[in-house]
Amino acid sequence: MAAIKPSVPKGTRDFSPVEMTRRNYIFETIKSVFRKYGYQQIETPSMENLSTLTGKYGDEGDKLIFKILNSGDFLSKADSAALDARNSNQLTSSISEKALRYDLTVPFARYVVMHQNEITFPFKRFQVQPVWRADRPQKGRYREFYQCDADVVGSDSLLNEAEFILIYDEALSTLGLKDFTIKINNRKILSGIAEIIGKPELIVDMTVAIDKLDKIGMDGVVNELLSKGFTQEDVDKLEPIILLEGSNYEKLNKLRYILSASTIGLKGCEELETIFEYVNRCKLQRATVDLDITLARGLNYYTGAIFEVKTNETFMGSIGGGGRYDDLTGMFGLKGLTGAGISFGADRIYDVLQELNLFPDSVAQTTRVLICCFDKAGEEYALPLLQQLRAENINTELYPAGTKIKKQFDYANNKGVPYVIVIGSDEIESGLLTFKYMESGTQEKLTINQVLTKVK
RNA sequence: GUAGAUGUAGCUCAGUUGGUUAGAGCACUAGAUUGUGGUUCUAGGGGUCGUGGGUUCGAGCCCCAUCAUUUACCCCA
Repeated sequence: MAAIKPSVPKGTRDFSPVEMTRRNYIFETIKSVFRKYGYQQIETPSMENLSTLTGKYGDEGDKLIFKILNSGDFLSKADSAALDARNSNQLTSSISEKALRYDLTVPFARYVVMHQNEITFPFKRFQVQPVWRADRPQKGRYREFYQCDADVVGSDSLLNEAEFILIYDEALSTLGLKDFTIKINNRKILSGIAEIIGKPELIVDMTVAIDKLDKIGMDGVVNELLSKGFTQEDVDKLEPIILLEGSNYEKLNKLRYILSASTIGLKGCEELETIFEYVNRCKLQRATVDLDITLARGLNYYTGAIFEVKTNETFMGSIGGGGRYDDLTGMFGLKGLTGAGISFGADRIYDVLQELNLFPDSVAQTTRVLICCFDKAGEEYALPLLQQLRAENINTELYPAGTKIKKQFDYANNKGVPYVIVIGSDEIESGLLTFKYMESGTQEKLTINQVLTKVK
């Protein structure tokens, strides 16, 4: 068999020991903050029934779901009409009934409905697992990446939204970010704006367009709006709203004036004010909270607050987002249950910390003591010592005998092991171990008990 | 799906208007040093120049196709 060039599917990555150490540091930091705020961890399967996922992310989203081919003779059960017509979309449902999860929110909604009788509401859960998207990878975008989600269902209190801001602030500040912005908006305000303009049916096109303001500028937004069916008159009304400036409270007051004819718009303003009041009673560490009318986010299931987090220290897409969705479980037959949640994009946070050189050196977790010996006798003598060190919770390994001592030191060196014990015939005879400090190169003769006190 | 960029050693990359045997650093192996690494010195292994075709006396270099990677757009973490 010809050797194939080893590679991983595009948009996926291997994680080597150094990277894993750093990734775990990020995950542990975020998870411990989630726990601190009362969230409990769950996991769901990597694959869901395809029908659970389709239709939840819009047409574009559906295309990006990784489908899993049915096992066995899937073609014999395929829709022959679709097959003959080479119609992939129509064929899919007859040859694939499972798919990799696209996010953690929809599987969570499915979980809540299935386990509703065992859950005490409000239910606060967090989940840290990979998700898969079949889109073109590019900077900061992968086809397999981890999300760290915290959601609460069964509580319509805006305290939850306020706590999300605190969670973002605490987790990202702890990770060492010094300047980041939590953007907040409210779907009801967007609805109100669409209502004022008199084009409520075009709210999705409107939000998609104004969401791009910082990327394509006002001219680009105007062009897109005009091409989607808005008139110049609509644009004239919209432009001053989009360009609102001032503090969050100033923006809120102006919005209240603009939206005075829209009940839903005013409701959105009221919600935001309540959230700001909660947050103002708490002290934020490093976060800036910014009311941003242009923040829309693609997911159409949001009904209240919308969040997005961006670092200001480097150029990177958003490193987190979330919002409130009033009826996510309705699709699975459980009506009237409100939810809200946030997500951290761990892979992007990794890239940001890397770029800003914010990983602490101390996160290196490796072997502390390496025992080196020359032959079988040394190996046998070393085993009880090995057990003694490990009993003291010291990461210790014994290099298998039969390798040149030079190679064994190389190994310790490359792995960053700080201490080495050498055992040869002299050591076995005297009971005094050669204990070497790898960094300085110095060594001394010590008993095992002296070694234990040194490395503890 | 649309557009651009890039494919040369395990990795990062040089390679001049097209010219004879394609290089460097890192990594790896061995030796200097048979019980002492990280520094130093010496030697060595490693390449279908992504693939296929074309132009040419001659192609890593030019042309076409194809595949892969990557960046941006759509969309999104």
